[in-house]
Amino acid sequence: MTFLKQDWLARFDGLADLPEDLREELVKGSRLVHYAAGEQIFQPGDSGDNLLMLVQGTVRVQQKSETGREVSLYRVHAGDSCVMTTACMLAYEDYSADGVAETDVEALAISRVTFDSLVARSPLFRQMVFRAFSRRITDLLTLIDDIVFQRLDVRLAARLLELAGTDDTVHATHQVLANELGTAREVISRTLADFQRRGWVEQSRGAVKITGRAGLERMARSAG
Amino acid sequence: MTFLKQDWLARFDGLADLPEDLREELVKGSRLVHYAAGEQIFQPGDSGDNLLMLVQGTVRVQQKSETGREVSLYRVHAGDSCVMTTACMLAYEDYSADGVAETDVEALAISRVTFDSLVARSPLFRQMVFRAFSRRITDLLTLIDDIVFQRLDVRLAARLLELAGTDDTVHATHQVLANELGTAREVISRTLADFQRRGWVEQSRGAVKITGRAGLERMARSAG
DNA sequence: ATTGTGACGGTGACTAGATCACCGAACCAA
DNA sequence: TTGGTTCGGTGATCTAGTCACCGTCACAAT
Repeated sequence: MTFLKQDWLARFDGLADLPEDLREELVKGSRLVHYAAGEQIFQPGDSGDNLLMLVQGTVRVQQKSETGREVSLYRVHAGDSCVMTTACMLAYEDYSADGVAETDVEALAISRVTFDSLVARSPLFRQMVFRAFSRRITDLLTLIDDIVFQRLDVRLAARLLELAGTDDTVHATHQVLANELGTAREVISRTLADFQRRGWVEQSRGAVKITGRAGLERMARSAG
Repeated sequence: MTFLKQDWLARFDGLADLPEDLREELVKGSRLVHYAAGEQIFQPGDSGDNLLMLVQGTVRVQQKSETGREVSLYRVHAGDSCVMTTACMLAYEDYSADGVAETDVEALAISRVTFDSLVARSPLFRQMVFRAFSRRITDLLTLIDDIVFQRLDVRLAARLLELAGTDDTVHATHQVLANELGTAREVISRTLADFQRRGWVEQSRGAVKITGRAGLERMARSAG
């Protein structure tokens, strides 16, 4: 078991070179947690006294309004750490975002004491933590930039290209896409209808197939 | 000089109790910097190899688009530290925001080495740093929430109340208010005209006087 | 096979907000 | 006083979000 955890540690680029004693401390002071796809990982009001480091899967962090609308803030991928919970873990401020496992998730949950001790003792660990904070902040800045300054058709085009799997298809309902971008379902329906008219996508229930990647890419690039 | 810096340190609540040796290190590893009101403090592309801790004044951090529109992201006040620059200082990622001195500003600029050493050695300093990160992230989350889910009249009402001085007056042009909220000047003009019709404000060139605080407060509270 | 149910998507009408173009009034300096 | 500049107001038009409603599709129960 300990052996396995050690193994996973190597997946975090910043931490591969962690000295033996610290590595051991990390392994001892953390436990492996699992979440099923769709499971809520943290939510407004949680105290969050663990730092989560994702070993496997992806977590979607989103914000909800009272009126039922949502925006996707960013995703945490394997190898990233989920500093949103850390932020609160260290400053006791409430956050209003919540995190959902998008796929099955395995993560290393590091206790508060261990976290603090590692930050104090390891430059490598410090660097990883600050890097994680920085990435989140820049993600949020990019999001704000998009929301405020970017047209919706441009944002949707970009998101479709991002979300498309190897089969060139996005498996998501209009509602889900609306929640991705923080808009309303109707707006997505109309914009997709427009894309379809232009021959860029074909629609079926719960899926959007990209048939004109070039057009979408041009639209997505017309940023500014 | 050293004596003065020591003095200012006390203004940062987290750091008042810093042990003598660390306090000395901080003082030695930092220098006092001044900015005049309106001066640019950091901008996209800056390498940012200092952590700024504000002794006096306020800094407005904003985001600009290519099309000339702006949004105000948050303000850094005396006693706060400006982690946006730190984020980049530690992770070398580019940020797209820029900071402007809103008033005359005095700040303690802490060098990268000193910063790292203090984070390693002082739990108090660590706490302060993480608290600062956390505050910025929650600020950004609140902003996103506002932009996506909140009506503009509600946001404007709230902002007017925030910005009003002791004379119940906001000294700002419509353009400046538009940049605060990330919208267009015309929209502010029309909304203020509406507020005026309701008897909540009186307008003059470059200033908005609050004459019906109760009404504005009701509007600002109708959040959700 | 049929029917009921809920999720999904389409549509028209309307409101809010952003953009464009333009104008007049207020302010300031020459 | 004049001329330039900043500030604010307004109508027209476009984009986006909201509301109400309806048809269709998938799926399970009968």
